[in-house]
Amino acid sequence: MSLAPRTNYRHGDLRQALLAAGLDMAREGGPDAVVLREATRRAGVSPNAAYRHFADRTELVQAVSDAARARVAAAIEAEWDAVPSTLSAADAAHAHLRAVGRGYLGFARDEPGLFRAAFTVPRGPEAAFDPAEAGPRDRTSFQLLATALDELVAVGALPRERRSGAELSAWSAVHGLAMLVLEGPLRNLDREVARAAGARLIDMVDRGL
Amino acid sequence: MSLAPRTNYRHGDLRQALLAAGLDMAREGGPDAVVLREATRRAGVSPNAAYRHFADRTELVQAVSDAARARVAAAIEAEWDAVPSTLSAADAAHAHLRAVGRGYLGFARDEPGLFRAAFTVPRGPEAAFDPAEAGPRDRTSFQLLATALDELVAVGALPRERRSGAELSAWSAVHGLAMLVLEGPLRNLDREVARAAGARLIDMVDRGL
DNA sequence: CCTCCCTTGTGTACGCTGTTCACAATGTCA
DNA sequence: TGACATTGTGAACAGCGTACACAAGGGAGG
Repeated sequence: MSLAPRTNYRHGDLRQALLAAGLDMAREGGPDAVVLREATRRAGVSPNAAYRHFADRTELVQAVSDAARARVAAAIEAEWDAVPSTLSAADAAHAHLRAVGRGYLGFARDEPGLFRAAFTVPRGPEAAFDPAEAGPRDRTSFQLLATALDELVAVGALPRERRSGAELSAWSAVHGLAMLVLEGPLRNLDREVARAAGARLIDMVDRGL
Repeated sequence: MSLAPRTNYRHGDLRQALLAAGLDMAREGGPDAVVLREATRRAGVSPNAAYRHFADRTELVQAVSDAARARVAAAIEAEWDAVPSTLSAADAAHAHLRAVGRGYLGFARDEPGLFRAAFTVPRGPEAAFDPAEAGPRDRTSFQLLATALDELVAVGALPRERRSGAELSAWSAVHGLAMLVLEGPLRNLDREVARAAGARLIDMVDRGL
């Protein structure tokens, strides 16, 4: 007689299950909290099974990071879409820039773990256009920011000679605030204070770009 | 007869030795690379000896973080001191603000591992005034930034009503650039490009604050 | 249908980590 | 001198990432 016939040999979509478990762990604890063995445990599978779908722990973490960036893009798109379409082109351009900033900071506030997984995990710069991290309408958060800046140039609100490198400056500002409040020295800054700081910061960017 | 009489029972200053080893490890690999057992190994001591001086691994890492922030403050002071004393008060104020930014970004560029140890390790906000992280003249990098901003207000370059929260905006900007280039999506950005981006960013801050 | 082979799972094992516990050597103070 | 706190050692444990050999199941060619 065969004792204990195996039940679960084919899982169905283990890769997806591991990624989902990884996202859950990252949500509460950031990328360092993604532990491979725990992911397999949650998927009801032996530790080594993971190695059929990810070469490494780091590869799993990178997949989590990609998925997290896709969610950031989605959050930004949501803010973008909330901009009323009745605005003049000039007002719309400013509003879009601010929407990108708000979406970015809002995600950092609401999903700190995923935010850190999204932006503090080693991924090459080529990933800025990788569809794996794009939002619902296939646009990367970086692309959304670039679009807003192009609009600003088009309406004459941003001198063309300052356009180059503007992504980097704008992105740095909001990213810096997010990091300081999330895992930096300003950790646990009061939620409302952080919100006000975000608004003030976006003012600075809009004025100084 | 006593076999193998013990040689090293009193180390002298083990705490300092562990901290130095921790700083070395953080220098190449950031805070995650600080491993307690390795530190004891480098100090020529058994693993558990560390627990006589640090309750935890995290306590060791925090000590490393404090020391790293002290070095950041020193780097900023060096830039500050390089500002020529012949400038007008107004020019000096701007120059000091830019010196703080340059010192911060320069440290991030030259000592990426220590920079991450300095600013991505859980420490309460009260540490912003802790003498353990101050520079040679007992000033925290945060205090140096605040001084520069006060000068800007004094010479009328920064409207008084925008003074509050200005630290946070300015700090966010440079911190964000540093993080994006260090461990963020812009990792390994060309050194010269990063330098130019830093200059452009400081322009934005100076203009938009 | 049978056979071969590739894919995807399991089991065992290794070295590394942080950490706990009991114990030993040393320095200090009565 | 003797008691005591300090600072080191040694053995042990659980948890981690990972390598290796092996087994179950599915698909393709005969």
